[in-house]
Amino acid sequence: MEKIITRFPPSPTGYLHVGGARTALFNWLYARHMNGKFILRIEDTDVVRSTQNSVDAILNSLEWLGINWDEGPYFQTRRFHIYEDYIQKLINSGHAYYCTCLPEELDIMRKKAAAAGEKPKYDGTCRNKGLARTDNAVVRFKAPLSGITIVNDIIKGKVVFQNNELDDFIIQRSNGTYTYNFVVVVDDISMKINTIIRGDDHLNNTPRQILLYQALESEIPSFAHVPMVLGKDKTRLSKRHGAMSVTAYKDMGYLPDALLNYLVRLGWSYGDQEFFQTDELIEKFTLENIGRSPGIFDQEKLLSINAEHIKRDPPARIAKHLLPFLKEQRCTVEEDSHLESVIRTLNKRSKTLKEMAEGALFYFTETVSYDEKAVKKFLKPSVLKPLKLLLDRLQILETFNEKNLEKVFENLIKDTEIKFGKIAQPVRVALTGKTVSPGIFEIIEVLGKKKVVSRLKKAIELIANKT
RNA sequence: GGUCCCAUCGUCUAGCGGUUUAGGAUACCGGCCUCUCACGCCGGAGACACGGGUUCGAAUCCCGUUGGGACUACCA
Repeated sequence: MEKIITRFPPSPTGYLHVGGARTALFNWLYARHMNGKFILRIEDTDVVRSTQNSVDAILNSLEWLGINWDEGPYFQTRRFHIYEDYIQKLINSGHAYYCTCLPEELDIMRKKAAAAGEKPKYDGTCRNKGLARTDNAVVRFKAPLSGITIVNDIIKGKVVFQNNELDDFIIQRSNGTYTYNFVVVVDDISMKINTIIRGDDHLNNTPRQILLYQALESEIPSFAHVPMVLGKDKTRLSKRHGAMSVTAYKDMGYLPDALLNYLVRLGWSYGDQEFFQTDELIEKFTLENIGRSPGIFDQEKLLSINAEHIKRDPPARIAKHLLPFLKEQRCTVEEDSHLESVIRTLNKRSKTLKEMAEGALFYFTETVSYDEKAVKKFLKPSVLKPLKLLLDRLQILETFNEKNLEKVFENLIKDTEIKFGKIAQPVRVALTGKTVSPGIFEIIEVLGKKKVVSRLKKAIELIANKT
């Protein structure tokens, strides 16, 4: 069987957004699943809107997501010599011609057609003039006037277009650059792309591209037009819908695997399964299971799948992604700070890494910052005695593990006749400064004897000074 | 306007003519668990857009209506 070759061709006119990321993901997964090749190509023929910043942002986002490419990135602006060859081929074979109609004339032409209730197509003024190349001429593709063009789409099925709906579209601009429909075909031909997976907003472009393939006597690739991702208002995704760039989710504390997991399930399914690790996706991803209707981007569901990944992924992997967020909180994490143990106490109560970093803060700070209300409510004189007793007993305890700690508290409760609930909260406030934290035994164990003892002492002092 | 695509709980979806009182996930509501917050567990409410066919039988096939989306550039 022929080796599958897919590609992702972003235009560098902004950051990589989640919709684009999904398209990249589908192409990447399919190539990996089929043991094929995945190519990255930057479509920067719109020199006005393309920027280097965007290129960098897109590359960084893909890397962060773990979507790696086998070839590229190719840049279309560096391939103009190839396009020129193909233009000449089309002109020589009579499939393209020079046109000297001005933009203003075209504008009037279109408005007139619209007013008359007709299609705003190019009227073919220069189609048969046999014009030679001149400075401000554009090159147009000579499209057939009748007949049909069929797109055999893997997802949509057979889609039939009447050729008379199409017009002689421009393939080379008057400034010498080339237009999308042309370069995309030339690139896909020359890069031997045989499977094109893209948003179904391109379905209407496909007959034009197929016509180009035919004029160039090239084999037509397989097309799979995936339904688009829409915003909450069911319109095309844009900034209006809030955070849409991949980096935004990175910064909010999402795991790349979680974003991938969410994105793939938006339009693709594998029975009732919701949770996937990325290597599992590669194994299970096929084009047949892509749905036909558009999906709405749902932040709530993404958040919950992120929480699921934080819960289930190995702490070591979480640690790698958590570190930047801890630094952001300005806390110094030493090599021996048992980060993985810290994570184990927080992974069930964090939906994002940012949340986790905030929750982990107390483990690392030198001095506990007390929440005023918490102190007022729980560090009262009445707990002074049990707190002191606890301190004494912890100081002589050899190993801090859950079993030993449980015993210490059991005895403490027996001896002081105080309820567990009555002592747990004061201890929590003493150790973390807050009323909310992981379980008491967990934090004592992970904090370690030294920190626990000093924090208990400090709390005891605080209460003593108040009275 | 024209062309094309799409239509199952609020959202993501399973379903590919009978096994369905339409399943799961998420969000929401109630309960249990409990040292706080979470997690977890149990339960509840919630959908086949509408109308015609085809068929012994339709969420599933066909047609129409309605609704939504995309495209219609010397953007990609």
